Amino acid sequence: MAKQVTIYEIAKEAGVSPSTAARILSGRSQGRAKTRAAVLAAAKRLNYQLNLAAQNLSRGKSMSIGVLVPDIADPFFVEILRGIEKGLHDSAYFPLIGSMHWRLGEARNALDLLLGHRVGGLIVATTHLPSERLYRIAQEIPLLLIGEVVEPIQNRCLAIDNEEAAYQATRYLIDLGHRRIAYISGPPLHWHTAPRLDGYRRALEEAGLELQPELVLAGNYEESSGYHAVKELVRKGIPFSAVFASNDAMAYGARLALFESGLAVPEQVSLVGFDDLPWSSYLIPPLTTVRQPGYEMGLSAARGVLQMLSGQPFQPPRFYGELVVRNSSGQAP
Amino acid sequence: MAKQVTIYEIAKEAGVSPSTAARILSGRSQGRAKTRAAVLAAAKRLNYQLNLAAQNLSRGKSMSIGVLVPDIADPFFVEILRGIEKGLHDSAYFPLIGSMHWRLGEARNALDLLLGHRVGGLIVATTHLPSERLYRIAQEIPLLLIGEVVEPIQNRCLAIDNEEAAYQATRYLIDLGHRRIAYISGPPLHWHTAPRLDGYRRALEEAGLELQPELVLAGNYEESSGYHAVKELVRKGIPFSAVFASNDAMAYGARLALFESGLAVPEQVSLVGFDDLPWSSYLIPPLTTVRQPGYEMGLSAARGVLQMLSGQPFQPPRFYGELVVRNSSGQAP
DNA sequence: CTGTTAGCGCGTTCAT
DNA sequence: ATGAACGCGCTAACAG
Repeated sequence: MAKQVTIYEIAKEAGVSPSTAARILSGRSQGRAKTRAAVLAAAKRLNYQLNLAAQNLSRGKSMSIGVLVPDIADPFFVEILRGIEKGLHDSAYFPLIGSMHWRLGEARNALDLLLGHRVGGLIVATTHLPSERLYRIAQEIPLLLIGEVVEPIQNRCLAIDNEEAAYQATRYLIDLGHRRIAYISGPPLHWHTAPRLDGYRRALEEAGLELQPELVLAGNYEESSGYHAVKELVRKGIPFSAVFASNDAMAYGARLALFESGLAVPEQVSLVGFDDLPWSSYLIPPLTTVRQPGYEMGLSAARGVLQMLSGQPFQPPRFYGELVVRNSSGQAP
Repeated sequence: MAKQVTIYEIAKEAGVSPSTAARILSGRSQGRAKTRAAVLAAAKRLNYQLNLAAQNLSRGKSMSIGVLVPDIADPFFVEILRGIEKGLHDSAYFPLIGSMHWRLGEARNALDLLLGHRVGGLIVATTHLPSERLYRIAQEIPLLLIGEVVEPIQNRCLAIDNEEAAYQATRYLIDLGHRRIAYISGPPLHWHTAPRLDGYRRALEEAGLELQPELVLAGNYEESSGYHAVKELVRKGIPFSAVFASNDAMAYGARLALFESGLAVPEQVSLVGFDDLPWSSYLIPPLTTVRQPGYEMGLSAARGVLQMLSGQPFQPPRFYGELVVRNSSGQAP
């Protein structure tokens, strides 16, 4: 790496003092037309490149908002990221994305990395972190949580009620006449696996239906698990007229399994997912699913952090899971 | 933001000198067991948090690799990011992701941001940047390009031959007996729109078929454009027995349009995509497509940058688009 | 509007 | 193994 070009060199080159050069380059001051031109010219000539480390150190902060996601490849988080990106777009802040996948040697995890960068604010998307740690951070900088509701900072959380959303979806199927509704659950570790299953259970109980253990299938939120779950069901000859997958990815897998088993959707089996990924409306047939407003939550979180940064209070709006009825579901046969 | 806890405070707290504290905290020296314990304890007690800006400034570099993508929401780039993340996983470096969507006020774009952070290396994924700028950067730090081949730095590019891949896919359809193959192209601005169309054309010409302008549909790489393209085709009554969409997203849209038009896949119409997104194998029926090794390219790029960083030379391997035949394609009716 | 002087927090010589 | 002093490049007080 070639030696750095600092404001000192460009100051000398332009015949001004370092601070003048610095002020003009950082846009902190216009300067006299002549001075300004000289500085800018010198910067261009010497190919000057701002050193953000120095700027951040000097300022005691950085113009970035940390974003923590468990998995950068998960479509749902991609939606959130899109929203955040949009929300930050016109601000001076930019997102610093941390993924839980980064190990970085020992214990220095992604969170420490973001904090080490002295991010101006933090948006944490559904990732089991010690709640008191989050609480402590929230005292220091604007912190917003997406997806999960954590006790000590409830008023800093943007989330939908997963139990309620799953309840609505199940209720919808029941109202359609379905009595044997298979449920593909998420991995035990995911925090919303339980609430969604609870919602399913509540809807059944409310309708006077008994929860059939044989209809509750273990999934892991990946396509293949939805596929195998349905395959198993069919292989064992367990009857069912509907499948409620607790996320869209598994619904895709389930759809394929149904197809391969010669089961028509929705004529023979109704299929409902959860998330409403961008591709779900292009499934064959288009998937009925619970829409999670990931984009909106990301957008709101970004704006919220910005707002808090400007000293104003921010009260997260309520978000709701919305059942989007498309063509993969219909009357029970 | 509360006042920062610096190594000075923890040094005082531990009864040692600042430099000793710094050395132990950065793992640069073990220290005597007692000293070490005292420092670590003090750090924990005071809730010490490393200031990366200071560290980076002092070191004159940062332990990060800049990654530049045009769109963080595009599934193909997500694959690349996954590969990069994996490749960097066991190193001391972490990815600093820049998206072209960030404006950050004026001209300071994402590239300047990354450079301003003094990234150790740079991975640029398909984004039209002035080639001489890239060339200049490549002289300073390890730089690798994914997706595109740029003249002055050909030996720093990881890409597949789009023309050849599109040729193979078209050729495959022709060999299946298809004569009227609709082609859904990408947006004119995307750099691989032209080569893919060229490949389609070459395959036709080689087979003695004439390119029918009415079969070449304008798309924009989004699902909806594939949908509308096929809808139009059907509406106008233009005959075709196969659809080659120049990316998978448009193939999804095309699939839905075919479904709605009552055209069976692959019995009446064969469908082929390009990219092999994760969901493509779960399309109904599973999509025949050209697999682009995004993950592998990302992985290779990350390792390559790391290798260059360690002073070793790196010669990018060759990558190939691979036709993955699944069930959406078959003999011409 | 401009120049001067001090740091920001950490790494890195040198000593000891 | 430890301590003291200086410097990284920039911003932020002051002066003028």
